[in-house]
Amino acid sequence: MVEGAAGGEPVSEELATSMRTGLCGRLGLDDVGRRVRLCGWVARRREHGEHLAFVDLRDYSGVVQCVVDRAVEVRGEDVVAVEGIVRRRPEGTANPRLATGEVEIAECRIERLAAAQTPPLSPEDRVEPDEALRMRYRYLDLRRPRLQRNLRLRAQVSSALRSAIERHGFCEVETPLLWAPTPEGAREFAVPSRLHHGSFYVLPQSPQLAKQLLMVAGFDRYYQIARCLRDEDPRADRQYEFTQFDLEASFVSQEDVMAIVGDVVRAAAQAVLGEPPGPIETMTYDEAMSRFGTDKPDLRFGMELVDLGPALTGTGLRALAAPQRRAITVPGGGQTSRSRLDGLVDRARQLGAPGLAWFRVQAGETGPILESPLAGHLSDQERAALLAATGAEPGDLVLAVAGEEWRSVCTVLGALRVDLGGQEPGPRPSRFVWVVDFPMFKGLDETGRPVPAHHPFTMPHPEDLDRLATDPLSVRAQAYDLVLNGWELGSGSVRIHRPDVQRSVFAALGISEAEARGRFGFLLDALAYGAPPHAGFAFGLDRLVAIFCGEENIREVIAFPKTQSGADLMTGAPKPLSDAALAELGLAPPAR
RNA sequence: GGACCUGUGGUGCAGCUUGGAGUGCACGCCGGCCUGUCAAGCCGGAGGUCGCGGGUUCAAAUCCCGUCAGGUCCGCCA
Repeated sequence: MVEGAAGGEPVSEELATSMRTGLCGRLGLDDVGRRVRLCGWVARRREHGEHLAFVDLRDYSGVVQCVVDRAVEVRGEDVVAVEGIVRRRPEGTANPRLATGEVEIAECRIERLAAAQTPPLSPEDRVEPDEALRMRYRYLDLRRPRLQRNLRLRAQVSSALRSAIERHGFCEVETPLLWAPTPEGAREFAVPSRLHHGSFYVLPQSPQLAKQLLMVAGFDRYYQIARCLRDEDPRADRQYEFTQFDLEASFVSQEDVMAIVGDVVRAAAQAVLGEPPGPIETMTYDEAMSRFGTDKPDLRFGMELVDLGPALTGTGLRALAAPQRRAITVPGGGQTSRSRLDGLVDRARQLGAPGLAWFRVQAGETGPILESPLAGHLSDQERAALLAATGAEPGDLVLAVAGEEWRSVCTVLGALRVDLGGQEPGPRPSRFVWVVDFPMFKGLDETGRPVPAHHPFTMPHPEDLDRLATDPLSVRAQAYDLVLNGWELGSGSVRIHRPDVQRSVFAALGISEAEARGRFGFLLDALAYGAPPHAGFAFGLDRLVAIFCGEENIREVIAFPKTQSGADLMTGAPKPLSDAALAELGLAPPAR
């Protein structure tokens, strides 16, 4: 018996049913002499002369070899039932690379339960099929060990998370998928109403407001493994629909939530990786930006940003004369080719930088030499100061960016750091980090209104509350992100639980009383009936599992993902609706 | 909305720079041989709209333009 994936009651290891006595991959010497009946797919067939053939039978647990007569007509991916005797393989024919390699099934009677066409991609292939083909035949792709492993590991993570969060007294509550439009932030998927032509539900970008209402309702601690939907262009780490592990608690501080989330995430890591990661460190948003050029720092490698301001004060080099100038050092990058450097300059421009200065550091007779078209515009003192500030050694590459704005200069270098970093060999253990003290607002829009960095229900830092109207950009939010290896796993915040504070935040955002009522009236009403102080968090399950699986794309941990253009290559979605179906929804047929 | 990469028998690739007969490799498939293989082996065979459309040229998988699909990224993702 083994522990069930749910960590609860043990389940039978054999999964015996009326059709089979057990699983292929579990057979061993202990079973020798048993008469077994097995079901599965034909993984491979090897023929040897007039009568002998071997058929490898596969189910999810593994493969076992069956000895059959050549006349048996089964081929790859047929579904068969095999009845026979488990026997030890003849001397010298055991296969140590196979878990069941000591035994084989003899005296086989094979029944074909379903014939298979030759598949366009096979789990037995040794090459990685084209992505489009994989998605079109996803049910075949899912037969492959990689995706079997990923999805089963995902189930283990979910299960471990549920167990851990329930130990903290959290109660699972489901919230609606058909929600009301609350325009703000991510674009929403709309669902037309059949009974109310011209009106729409939207699919929730997150259960944010619903879970706050559950706090008002007195549930105290809520969680949900919630599907979220955002109509924004997919990426390697984003799909239209994705899964959040979502939680909210009453009468808690930011630190309480961080402790709980840290505990459940570590429990999940323990469950699938065998050992919990080290303690999760904490860093402020300002520190993350200035050291790593991002609010989601990858701490698995160095290459931190350094400030070149003092080193180059009053420089005559125009490319680095702007108020903000920072640099990273790429260890061993001194041999980077000119074309590769041109590519980095293009990348910096694409990221919004006016340019990128590079310096290949070479060993000279009297010390390191900076090799760069720009080096001649620096004085001896400036060259020495640049080397001292970056700590660059001969053989390294220094990349520097200058600009008006601290944040954008850092962001460009942060992206280059990730592009170039972490290529040193050797193991790189995962590094969780909390990023705290986010600014309440990202900046100002064209009309001078502050742009919220989080959703508008985030509680400002109490010390900064009185600057909301006068100096909004200096206001910190009680918001916190959890970051793993450079991926933003999730974010959370202390919520506003008082209507007067909520009104002043809306006012700072330039949202009028009437507009706020129109969009969030139900929330304002609820806050008026006694809302407990509450705070919460949500993190992307797809991303967490992808990292645990060593995958770089969340499609690899989603059973039926969509392409970057939002298509489902298997079902053909999205598809047109008939004119009749459109009419029933009160929608006009598209112009043809 | 934009940038870049990819598209060649069922599958994965090479061929494209420098135009010259659908040429090649591996897997799979079909047939034959083979009684201990396990990525079986050996022999033979079938299988092609070089994504699609247009252009240049005596001649296009190859060069040019457009377009479609997949991917990576920018914008976007409160």
